[in-house]
Amino acid sequence: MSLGLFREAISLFRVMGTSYCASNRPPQATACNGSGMSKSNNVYKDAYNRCLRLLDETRSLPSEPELGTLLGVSRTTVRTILARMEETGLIAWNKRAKTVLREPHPDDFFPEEETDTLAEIIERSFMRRLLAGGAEAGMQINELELAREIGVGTTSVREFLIRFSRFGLIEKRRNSHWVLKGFTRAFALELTEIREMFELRSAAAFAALPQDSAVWTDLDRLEDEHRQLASEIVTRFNEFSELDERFHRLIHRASHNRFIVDFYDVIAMIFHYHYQWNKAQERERNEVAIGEHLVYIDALKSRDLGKVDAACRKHLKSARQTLLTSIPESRLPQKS
Amino acid sequence: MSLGLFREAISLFRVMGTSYCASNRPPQATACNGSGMSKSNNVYKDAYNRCLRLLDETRSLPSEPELGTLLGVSRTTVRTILARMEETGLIAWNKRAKTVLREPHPDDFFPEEETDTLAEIIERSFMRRLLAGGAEAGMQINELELAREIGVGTTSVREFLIRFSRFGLIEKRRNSHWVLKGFTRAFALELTEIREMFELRSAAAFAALPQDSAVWTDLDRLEDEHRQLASEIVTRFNEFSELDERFHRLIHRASHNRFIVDFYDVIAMIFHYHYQWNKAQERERNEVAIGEHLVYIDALKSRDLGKVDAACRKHLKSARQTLLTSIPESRLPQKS
DNA sequence: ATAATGTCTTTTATCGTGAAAAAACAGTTT
DNA sequence: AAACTGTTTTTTCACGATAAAAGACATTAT
Repeated sequence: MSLGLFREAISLFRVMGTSYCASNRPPQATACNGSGMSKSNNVYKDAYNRCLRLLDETRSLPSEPELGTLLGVSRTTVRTILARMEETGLIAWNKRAKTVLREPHPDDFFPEEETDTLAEIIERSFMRRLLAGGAEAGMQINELELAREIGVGTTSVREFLIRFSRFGLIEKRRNSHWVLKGFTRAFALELTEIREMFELRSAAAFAALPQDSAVWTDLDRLEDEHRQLASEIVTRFNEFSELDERFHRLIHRASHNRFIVDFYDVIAMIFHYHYQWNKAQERERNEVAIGEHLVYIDALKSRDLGKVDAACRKHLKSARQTLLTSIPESRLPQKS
Repeated sequence: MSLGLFREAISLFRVMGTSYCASNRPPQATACNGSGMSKSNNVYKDAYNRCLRLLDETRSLPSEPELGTLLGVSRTTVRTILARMEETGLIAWNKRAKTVLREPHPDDFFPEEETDTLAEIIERSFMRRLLAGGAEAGMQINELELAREIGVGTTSVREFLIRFSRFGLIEKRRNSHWVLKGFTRAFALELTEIREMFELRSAAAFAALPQDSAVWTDLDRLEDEHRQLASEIVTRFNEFSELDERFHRLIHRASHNRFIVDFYDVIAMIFHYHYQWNKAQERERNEVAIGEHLVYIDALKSRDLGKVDAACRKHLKSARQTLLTSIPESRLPQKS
């Protein structure tokens, strides 16, 4: 058994004790240029793009504070956006008057990749490596190397790892490195155990909500969306993951417990990357899930706790199964 | 109703919309000197102090690596410690020979406050302010101000807040400040709801553990400690909080679920500060709790799931009650 | 041959700094 | 007066730099 297969191991994770540096790769700056850049203006760029889409609909833009709340940014950023729109001849701007001069052209938009948060960039890089295989449990994570590889500062990587640690996939050794705990079967089982506990309780709370609660109309709307999607499943099957998250979050919110609601972040994150990773029988899986959701919704509307419990259990069981089958217990060293 | 009472509000938290800066206080550097200090050597100082205590027991110190594992630090730090011990005439150091020359004197020790982690310093400062009253839900938390007040860099404060956010007491507004959610009755209820769910499950798992599992001897040891403490409760009642944590952690560990085990950090943190804050009837409360623990332990040893469930429920209910009574629902503006 | 010590390199923890973005303040317009 | 625009101040975000601490390598002693 040669050591060749270990050489393929990605450089960021390091086998306990021994260290492998895949340093034949040049130090590439993926996200940022090499200069002493302090902070990217992605907030502005993203808001600018979204503002462009607004331009199609109206002949003139609203007031600055209104635009701010609409785009979710401060007035300072709004003014930067307006300034540029004036510059590029998209609008005429004089105090309150912001009249649209022309329709936005595709290359008025900032490129998609420049609108991402640093945190998103780091998360994607990190998860790609985590799921790309070769990331065995017990490996060390090196902040400095990770930062260099992604092309960002160490502080951002540190903060990311701290935030990420609540997902239970990594752990910090005091005054030392982080340790990868691995995306293992054990992890999936522990995750789903909590999920089932929390969702059963939330679903029961949901069913007990008074008839005039706003959740029932939300539920009706979601039911419609499910039926819509079911009828067009052949072409739109990949839209399920987003609907799935909205549905389960609605249920969890009925618990009125911040720990339960927050825990859905862990689930959502795992399933998000799981959906990206495991495309096998995606359509069939989603079709089944939609069916289960509809039964589940029906049970909720009946307000019959027994039916709710059964429908919830059934769906969660198959969700767990889906997750489990996509995780090989131990990534055996594949012969090449 | 004058605004006087608001002026007493601590400067770090800011009422939504309006801002109050208690800036008559000089910018005090509590933790660090003002100079461009990068990193304190608290790891070394703490390990040095612990090493001093070792000196009492032996005539000569073990090898460097051994000392390292014993103190939980690297050999680099061990050598720094030895170097100083030689300098101050505590030991004679020549290669492997590290003979103790004299007993450590009280002022050989570094002052306690210099051995704390930055994270601990920040947490204490933050919690003191949080519990000191005047910290209403909805207030803003200012990283910069917090950092200046404690006398540390903003990075450390940011990292602390990120770590702290998992306790559910604060929340981040994107691209903006943190918001205090408050140590309210609602918080306590949500926390205890999860705690009860997790502990009931863990306790059941515990009782189902095979007879030869190591936990049973751990449990016996804890039972002894409980009886010891019960018999000397008049003088040692304040030692209960530490025992309480060890006991509950042992039970939670039986769940073999990282999310359950990790959640105990939230509980431990809250109870830690709660114990410091609410000293009313401390002895009586602890006495009752010890009694409940003993019943609980007995139930576990009986391996009778019904008894375990009942004992666990009973204890958790009174723990919740204790926590709740120490939280006034709404801190009404007190007339002065 | 194993396990220690002595030396050198790498990584982590923390700070100050500067640009982006938010927020506060001041002056205008309806 | 209320809501907007113009201007200034603060705060957040992210970086590079530096001391502490960890870790790796080379050498020496049992």
